[in-house]
Amino acid sequence: MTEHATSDERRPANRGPRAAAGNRAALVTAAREVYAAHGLDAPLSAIARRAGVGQGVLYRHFPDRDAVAAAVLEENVRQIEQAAAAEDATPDGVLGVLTWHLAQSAAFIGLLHADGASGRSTTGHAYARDLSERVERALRGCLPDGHRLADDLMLAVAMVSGAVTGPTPETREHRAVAAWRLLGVTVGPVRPFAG
Amino acid sequence: MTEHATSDERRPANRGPRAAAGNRAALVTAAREVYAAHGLDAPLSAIARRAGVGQGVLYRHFPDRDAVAAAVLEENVRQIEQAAAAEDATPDGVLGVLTWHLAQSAAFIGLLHADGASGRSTTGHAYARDLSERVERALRGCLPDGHRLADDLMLAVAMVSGAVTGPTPETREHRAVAAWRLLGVTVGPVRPFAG
Amino acid sequence: MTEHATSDERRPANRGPRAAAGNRAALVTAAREVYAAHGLDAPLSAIARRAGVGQGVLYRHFPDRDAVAAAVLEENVRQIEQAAAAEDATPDGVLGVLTWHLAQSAAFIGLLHADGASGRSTTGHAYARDLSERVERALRGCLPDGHRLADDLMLAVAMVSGAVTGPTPETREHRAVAAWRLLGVTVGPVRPFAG
Amino acid sequence: MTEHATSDERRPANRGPRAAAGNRAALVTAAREVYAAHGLDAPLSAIARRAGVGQGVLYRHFPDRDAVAAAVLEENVRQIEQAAAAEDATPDGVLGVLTWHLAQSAAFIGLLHADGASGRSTTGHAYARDLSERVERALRGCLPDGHRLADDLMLAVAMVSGAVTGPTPETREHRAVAAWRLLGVTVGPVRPFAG
DNA sequence: AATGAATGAGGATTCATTCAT
DNA sequence: GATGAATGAATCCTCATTCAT
Repeated sequence: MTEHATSDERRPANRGPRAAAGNRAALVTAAREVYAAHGLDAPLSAIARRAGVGQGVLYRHFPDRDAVAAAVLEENVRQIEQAAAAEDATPDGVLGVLTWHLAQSAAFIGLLHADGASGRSTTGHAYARDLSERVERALRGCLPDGHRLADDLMLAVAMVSGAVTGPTPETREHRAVAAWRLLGVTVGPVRPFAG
Repeated sequence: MTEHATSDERRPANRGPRAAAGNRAALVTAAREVYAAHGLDAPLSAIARRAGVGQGVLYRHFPDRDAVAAAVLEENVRQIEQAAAAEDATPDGVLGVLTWHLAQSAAFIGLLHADGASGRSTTGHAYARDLSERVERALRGCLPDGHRLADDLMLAVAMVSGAVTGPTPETREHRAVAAWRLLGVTVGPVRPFAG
Repeated sequence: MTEHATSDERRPANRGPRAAAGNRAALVTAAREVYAAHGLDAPLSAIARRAGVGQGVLYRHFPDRDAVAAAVLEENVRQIEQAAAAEDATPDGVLGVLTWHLAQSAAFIGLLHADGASGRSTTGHAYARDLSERVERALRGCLPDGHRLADDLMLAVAMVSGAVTGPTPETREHRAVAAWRLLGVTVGPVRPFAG
Repeated sequence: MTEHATSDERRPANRGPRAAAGNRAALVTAAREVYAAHGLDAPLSAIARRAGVGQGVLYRHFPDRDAVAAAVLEENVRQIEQAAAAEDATPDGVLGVLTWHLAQSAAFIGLLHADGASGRSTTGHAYARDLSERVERALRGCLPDGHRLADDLMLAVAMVSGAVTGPTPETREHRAVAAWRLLGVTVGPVRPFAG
C-alpha cells in the first residue's frame, strides 16, 4: 500500500566487539552531558542518541537507569581518589578537584542528596552510600590530623554541594569556592585531576 | 467524540462547594507529604489521591505542577516571614524556624536548588527566585548589623540545605544544626512558628 | 492551614425566574459565537462562561451538548422559515438569507454534514434530519414550479455549504455566492432576515 | 519516579523490526477506516488498536494527529496525481478517481473543509493547503483548455465534497455523481486508480 | 433558579525495557 | 554485538455531567 518505511535503510554496520569499550565510554560521556543539560531524569533514549548508539547497547552495558548514573559518578569519584593518591597530593589540591566535580556535574551533586527520600531505587541508595564513603576515605587520607573539619568532612562537602547552584559551571564554581571560604577552608585550583 | 461520560454507578458523593476551601488545604498538605516521601517529581495523581479528591479538583485549584509546589513553599516562606516579623523575634529564633522548614520539607530544599539546570519550567524559576528573596528579606530584617554571615546569607542557607539529607526529619534536623554550628551560628529551638 | 479559598466570595445573587429566558438566549448567542470561533467541539464550559452564567444553567436549559447545537440551528432554520413565509418573499431573497446563515455559522454547515458518520449522537442525527427537512420545505414553498434545481434542492444547498470555507465570514460569503453562480442561481442580498 | 515498568507477565510478542513497514501501512489503513467510521476526531488509541499495534508504534511513525491524517490524505492525493499522469488520462476518468476518493474517505472530505475555523492546528492547515494544490494541479493538467469549470476548479470540487454525505459509500457515490451532473459535468467510472 | 465545585472517565503522550533481526 | 522497532504502563490534562448549597 504505502511506501515501505524506515527499516530497509542501510544499517550503520556492526563495528564488532572492538567497538564495545568505546561505546561504553561514549555512553558515560553522553550521560554526563545529558544529565548536565536536562537533569537526572533525562530519558535514556537521549543518552543513547547522543552517544550515537542504539538503545540496546545502553542496556548491554548498564542493567538499568541507576547503573548509568552510577557509572558517571564512578568516574568522578575515581578522579578524586587518584588526586588524593597522587604523590604530591595536598589537601587544597584534592579539594580543588572535588570542587571541580561538584561544580561540573549535576549528577554528582544529586548523589550527595540521594539519600533523602527522593524516590530513587534502593539499589541506588546502597551504591550512593558506597561512593560517598570512597570520597570520604580519599579526602581523609590526605587531610592533616586534627583538621578543623575532620569530624564533619562529608557534612562540609554536602554543605558546599548545597551551595552549588546556578546555570553555568562558572557560577557554580564561584559559589562553591565562596562556600568553602565561609567554612574557613581554602581550596586549590578548581580543575579536573590530570595525572 | 469526547464522551467523558460518567458511569451511572454510584459516585462517591459530591460534598459540594463548601468543601472547596478544605480541599485546597488538603491538597497542600497532601502535596507536602507526598513531596517528602517521593520527591518533587511525584505524580500529581498521588497528591490528589492522598488528599482524597479527584484529579480535577487539583487542577481546579492549581493550574499546573509548579503551582502546587508554589503553594507548599508559600506556606513555608510565610511562616518564616511571620517569625521574623514577630515582636520578640530573635535571629536565633528565626533561624530555628527556617531550619525546621528545611528539615521538614523536601520541597523547600528543592526550591533552593531549583535554579540548577534540572529541567524545571521557566515560570517555576521566576517564582522560586521570588520566594528566595522573600526569605532573604525576612532573615536580613532581624539579623544584627555586621553579622558574620550578612553578606552571604542565602549562600549559608543553601549550604545548610545541602546538609539536610537523611531519611527522617530527626536526622535531617540534627544535620542542619550541625551545619549551622560549622558555620559558627547557633540556632534557637528548631520548630514551626506558632504565633 | 492555608488561607481559605475561593468560595466565600460574594455570589452574584440569584436574579430569580425572570432571568431564565434571558439566560437561555444568552447561552444560544454565546454558543453561536463560540462555535464560530472554536468549532463544534468547543467545551461547554466556554459557552457558559461567555454567556456569563454557571454551567448548571446551561444544563437546566439543555439536556446535553447536542441540544445546545440544536438550539443554535433552530434559530437559523426559523429565520429561513420566516423569510420564506414573508409576504414579499422571493426565491432570491430567501436564498440570500439561507446563504447568510451558511456563511455565518460553522454549526449550520456542520448540520448539513452531520449525517455522514461523524461520531455525533443518534439523537443528533434525527434532529438534524428534521431541521434539514424544515429548510427544504421552506425553500420549496417559495420556489417557482419547475425551477431548475427543484429536484435537487437540498443537494444544491449541501454543495454550496461545501464551498463555504475560509477564515472570515466575508470570504465564506464570497465563495457561497460563487458556488450558487456555478449552479446557475442568482441569490439576493446576503443578509439575515429582518422582519 | 517514572516507573514505566513492564509487568513481567507475558507480552504479546515483539514481531521485530521487520514489522515496521507493515505496521505503518496497517496504521494508515486503520486510520482510514476509523476516520470513516468516527470522524477525524477519533481517538488515536482506536487507530492503534485497530491496526493491532501499541500506541507507541503510532507515535514512532507519526509525530502527532495531523501526521496521521496527512498520511491518509497523501495516499488519496497520490492516486489522483497518478490517474492524471497516466498516458490515457481523460478528464472524466480523473474526476472519477477523485470522486471515488471523496466518496470513500471522510478524511479526504474533511481536508477540503479544513481551513474553516475548526480548531485544527496551523501546521495542519499548511499541509492541507499543499495537498489541495496538488489536487488542483493534477486536475488542471488534464482538463481541456477553456473547460467550463476551469476558473473554479477547486470550488467545484469543494461543492461536490459538500454533497458527499450519507451513511454508506454507495449513497455518497450517488450523491457525488448527482452533484457533478448538477454542475454540468460527466464523470467517468467512479473507482480507485489502478495503474 | 443559579452557582460553580467535584467527580472521574478518557484521550494524548512519553519512556523504560525487551527482543527480532 | 549492534540496531532500533515494538510494547504498554503511567502520567498528564481536559472536559461532560452531577449536585450541594
